[in-house]
Amino acid sequence: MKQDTVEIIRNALKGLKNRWGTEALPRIEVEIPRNGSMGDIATTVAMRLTKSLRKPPREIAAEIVEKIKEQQPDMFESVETAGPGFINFRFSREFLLKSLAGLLQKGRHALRTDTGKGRRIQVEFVSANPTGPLHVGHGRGAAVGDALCNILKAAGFDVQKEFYINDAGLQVRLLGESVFARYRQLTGNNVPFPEDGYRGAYIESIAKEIHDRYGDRYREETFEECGEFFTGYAYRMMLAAIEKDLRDFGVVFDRWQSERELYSQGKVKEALDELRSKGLLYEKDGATWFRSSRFGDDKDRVVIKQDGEYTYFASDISYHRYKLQRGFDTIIDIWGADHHGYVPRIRSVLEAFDLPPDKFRVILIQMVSLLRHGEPVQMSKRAGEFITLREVMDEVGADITRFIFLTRRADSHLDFDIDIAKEQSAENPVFYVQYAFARISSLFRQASERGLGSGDTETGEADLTLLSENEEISIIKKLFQYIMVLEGAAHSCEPHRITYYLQELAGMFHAYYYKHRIISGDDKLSRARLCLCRGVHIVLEDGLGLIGVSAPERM
RNA sequence: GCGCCUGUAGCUCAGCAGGAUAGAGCAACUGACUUCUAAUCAGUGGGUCGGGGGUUCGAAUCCUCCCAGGCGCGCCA
Repeated sequence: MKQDTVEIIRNALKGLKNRWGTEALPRIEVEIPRNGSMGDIATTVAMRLTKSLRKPPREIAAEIVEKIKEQQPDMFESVETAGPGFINFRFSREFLLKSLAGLLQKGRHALRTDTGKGRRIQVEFVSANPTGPLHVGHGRGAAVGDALCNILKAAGFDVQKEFYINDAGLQVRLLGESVFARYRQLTGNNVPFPEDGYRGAYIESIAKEIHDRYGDRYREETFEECGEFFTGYAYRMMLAAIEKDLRDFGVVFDRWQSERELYSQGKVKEALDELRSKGLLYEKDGATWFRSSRFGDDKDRVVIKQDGEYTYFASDISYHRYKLQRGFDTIIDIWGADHHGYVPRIRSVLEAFDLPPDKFRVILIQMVSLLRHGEPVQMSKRAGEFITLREVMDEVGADITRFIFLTRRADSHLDFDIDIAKEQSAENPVFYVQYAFARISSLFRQASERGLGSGDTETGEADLTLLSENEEISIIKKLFQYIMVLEGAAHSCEPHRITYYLQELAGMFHAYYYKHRIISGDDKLSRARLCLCRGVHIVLEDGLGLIGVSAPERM
């Protein structure tokens, strides 16, 4: 619908090119007017041309309108200039009804777009340290990342979802040490608990599991002797727990990349060698530095420390180089907002490896504050006291949690009130949308009992021209805005736009349902209206699918 | 000190890639259930878009300065 409109405008502009004597045509942008009475879709192209043509925008708009009318597009009922130089289009009823019929025939396939053109995108998200359970912040990252990937796929991109496992550093060793210390307590042969060790209860349960299985076998050994066992055991358990939490949250990754593997496969050394050959590494004060300042970073960064150890940044360099080697056109990293200082650094790396700057995007996820009865829940990571994603999921449910995570832009703070989330009330927008879907499902059940079909064109054989109420036409228009919203969400990497759209569509449906009877004594009209309901049903289901929320048949 | 993010209705937030008269939900108030699911609907009030300057045909949106809040500024991970 958008594409068709743009095409018609482009044709008109081409037709006017000679008269205007211009070479390049401007980008044709269409938008949905704020006020529906202005039109269904509008373009500002005339105003954009005013500078190069040195003519008043209204005059240009009038010329374009005239040219468009020469094409006699049956899509539109009217095309007119308005305001400072807008061109407003109003879709014809025939076109809208034909589009609805198309949607019913093709189903969700009609809702795909190909702005991605199969380009390959890699999205890395969550990437939590495997040293403890996922917390709510990770959950938000997971919800945003997963929804974004669904959206990008629906927009025609070839997407890979990846989780990067920081399994090489000190943190994982510290996890092993913490478990070891707890284990020793169980054997009655205490060792000091590591400073900065992990103190959560999950550490104790891992220690207990080891003790249950192996008894006092490691009672007398030092951590140097059996640390590998403890670290490996604890790490595998944590990773398995993380994977399970994510799966239960509805998030499944295509690939898990281990940091340690980057080392063992020599990729870190390779990456640094390449930088060195490009003259981007140098030695100073006994350390090796990367010239990130050459690419806009504040200062150069150390990659190999004085003691000969690699920094965390070194493996990150190799990781991002490896992403590029795997042939992705675009790299998207989703991080907690507290890591924003890292952006220029990684950007430098990708530029050093010749990725154009616009092919790398970072989405920063702002903090989630958990509330209960409006009061903040105290959390202390050091003491291991924090609410996990698992707890929230178990208490309020995955659907609600995911939806709420997507009711805000990723980069704005989110207050998550557990009590309000649990309440099945009007305060809870999830139900509002799901209820619209369930309501329609219920209509279909009743319709089929009465032999009316359920709005499928095959069984319905409905006469769509019976759809003549204002609300009906408005809903049809809204259905076809879905694709524009999808494209916008993909372009801007903002999944929350889908969430807002769904609330609007659900709202329009609820109002329509209340005002007009769907299944009435008039079978023909009932069939037509069921078709409209089917359209809404399809779009709601698709949109909920994108944000990873279920579409229940009953509530 | 430097950098990034945020500041829009009483509250929580949208506002799409500069566009037309700045929106929604909640709260408040007034109404609607013998009805296809009231987890719903109709209506009312509510704004100096943090502030100043600039760019332009046009700014909540872009630039700049200031104010307020948050987060970062390691040879930690």
